[in-house]
Amino acid sequence: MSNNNLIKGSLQTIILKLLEENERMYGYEITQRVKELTEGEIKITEGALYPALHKLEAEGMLTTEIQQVENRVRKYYSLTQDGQKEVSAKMSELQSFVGNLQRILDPEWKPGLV
Amino acid sequence: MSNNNLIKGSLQTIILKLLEENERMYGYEITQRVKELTEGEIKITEGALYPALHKLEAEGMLTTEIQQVENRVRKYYSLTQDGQKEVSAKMSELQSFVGNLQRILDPEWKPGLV
DNA sequence: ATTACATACCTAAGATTCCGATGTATTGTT
DNA sequence: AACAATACATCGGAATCTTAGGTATGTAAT
Repeated sequence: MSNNNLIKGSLQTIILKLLEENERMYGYEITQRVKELTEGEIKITEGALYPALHKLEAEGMLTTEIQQVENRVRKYYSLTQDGQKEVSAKMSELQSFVGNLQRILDPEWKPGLV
Repeated sequence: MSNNNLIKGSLQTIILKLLEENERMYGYEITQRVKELTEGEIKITEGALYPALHKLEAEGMLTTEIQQVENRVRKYYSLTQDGQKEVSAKMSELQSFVGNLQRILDPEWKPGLV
């Protein structure tokens, strides 16, 4: 669902961060939230999302609980303790990377500006 | 040379932008410049750089000229006209992506802040 | 009635992109 | 003599995403 090939590597961080803020979310909800927040500019494809969720679960970052909602099955994901630690790690990794990117691409750039 | 798996997708932009600022650079020089600018935090691996350069050349974004410097062969790359257009395109793509990322990851964020 | 869209899950093949290892060759340092 | 730095390159493998498909329910439009 995304025209952008830049998400690579940051999808996990996005998932973890959204779950930090929302306690529990299901897959489809995540795709919609991202679409909302970016006004349709970033669309998480299902082919990327579900494997990523399964991987994070296998790594012990997430737990799931399945719930029936109006004849529809929903699989809710939430952070484990390890997952909560991982959010901070992944976030500072990403912020530092974005900072470095600015230093490369924008010689005028100083921390404090976009 | 990189501990970061987040470069994915932005390496081309980095190459193009550096060449916009420097007119002509050779491969090794690019790795060193990036290392300098990020204080060693981002290291472009040769296994990533050279294929990327060759691809950009094949796509007509870059031209090369080989030069002998103190018994060492250097392959200088510079932007073609298409390459110059591509820099702007790739840059605004990346900036917009970073903006969207901030909107997802930092609900407090407003354009104008990191 | 059928099509289409939204909700909700999933997988599999293929492409892309990067990393790590390895190779060649020269020069300078220890 | 061995190692680090400069400078190019390729190849196998890993990781990650896209495209396309599949299943299933409910609702709105034609």
